[in-house]
Amino acid sequence: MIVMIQKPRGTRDFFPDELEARRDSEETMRRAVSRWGYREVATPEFENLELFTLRSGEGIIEEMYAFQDKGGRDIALRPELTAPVLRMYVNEAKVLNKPVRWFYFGDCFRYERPQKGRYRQFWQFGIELIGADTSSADAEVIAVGYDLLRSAGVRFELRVGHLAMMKSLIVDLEVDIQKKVRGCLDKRDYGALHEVLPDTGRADQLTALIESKNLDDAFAITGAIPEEERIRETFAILDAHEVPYIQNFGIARGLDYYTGCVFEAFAENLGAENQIMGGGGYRLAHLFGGEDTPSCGFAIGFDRVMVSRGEESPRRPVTVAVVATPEGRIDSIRVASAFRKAGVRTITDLLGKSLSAQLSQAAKHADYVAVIGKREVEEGMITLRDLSTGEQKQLTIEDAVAGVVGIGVS
RNA sequence: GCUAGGGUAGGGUAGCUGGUCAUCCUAUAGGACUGUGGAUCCUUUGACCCGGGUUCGAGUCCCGGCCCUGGCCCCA
Repeated sequence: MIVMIQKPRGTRDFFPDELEARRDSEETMRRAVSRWGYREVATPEFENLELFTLRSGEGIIEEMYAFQDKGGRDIALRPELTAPVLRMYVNEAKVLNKPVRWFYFGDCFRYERPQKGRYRQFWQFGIELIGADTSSADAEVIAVGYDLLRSAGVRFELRVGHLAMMKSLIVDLEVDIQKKVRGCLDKRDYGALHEVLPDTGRADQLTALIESKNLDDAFAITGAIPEEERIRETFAILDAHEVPYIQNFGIARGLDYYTGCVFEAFAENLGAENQIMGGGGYRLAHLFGGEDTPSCGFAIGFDRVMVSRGEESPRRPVTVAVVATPEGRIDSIRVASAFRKAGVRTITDLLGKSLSAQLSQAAKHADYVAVIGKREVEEGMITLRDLSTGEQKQLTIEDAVAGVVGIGVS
């Protein structure tokens, strides 16, 4: 027996029902960011490997689809889209009027162990706001993220923080200790924190900072820091945007290039992989040969959005099945064309089935049936049956089309 | 990379204390009902993930692999 070829690990096929639901969500999200003036860009599916190692270090090669092409170039399927978009900006868009508001939607590839909400090919939807280094910019990006997730129908919790708060308490420590401390705080693992940080007083200070519920409490712990005004403004503008969020100065994000505000969103009904959005302010452009340009952005895990939304049967567009007896076959082509010209999804029998068999098929796929048989041909009419009510009428083609379109619109 | 559970027709399942043509639902294809039909009836198609081992005999037990679903790690 021949072994059937299977799809590669961590990839998925999408049937029409699921794909239509995904397209619905995509369009909803595109419309949401458009309302904020963000415009879509697209970059290659693969890039020079160096683009990603410059950003994230050599270690990530292990988690990428990296290979040499036939010309011996080191290539990687893109594992994320922030670096490609910033590369695009540096290559071709430095002279654009600032700020630049871009969004992207595309598939990415990571060689990781698949689990719920984590695949080897997955889709990210994100925005990058380039060239605006203000509290208004930070707040706008967060507000767009909130708007986007909410319009997509996700239930989630938004957490907002700023790296300067934690940094001010650990800046004098050795770099690798800092990294461990940030890891502990990100996970709120205070037990591990005390192991990493023998200085109990400082560990308690950090714990209090993470647990603080308002800015006054937080600044009471850190004391005056240069970023205080920026942080207070950002939170105030967020309030003005009416974005509900939870203050969390423990958010560390994985990477060092984040510079200021950081935020994450967690979906309520996902499993271990429940982070649905992550982002913050960063500086990347200079790594790719551009000027040091402050940017802020986020990425949303689109597949997790779909999981979080759960089962929603997408509404099928109104569908007409044209069925015909042999005498009506030729006329039925003209009838089908008339419906299609009016924008109605119309299907016809291709297999030469009997009338009753055609009607059985129609009942599975359509909302209306247009019958064209000997009688209809002779009278120049068609019989239109509404499958939801069982009612049917003898109509001219024009009236039948108008009836379906009219009902379809309402 | 670590770990738990699991893979039986296209989908969903029974069998799993080794032993008749592997169960049922659905789906598919064909037919009956020959212009109001989504029904019903008859028939058809179609599966034990792959490889090895134990055994007279393996869907069933053992080992390895592949894949799936969770949980760690990681998460750009």
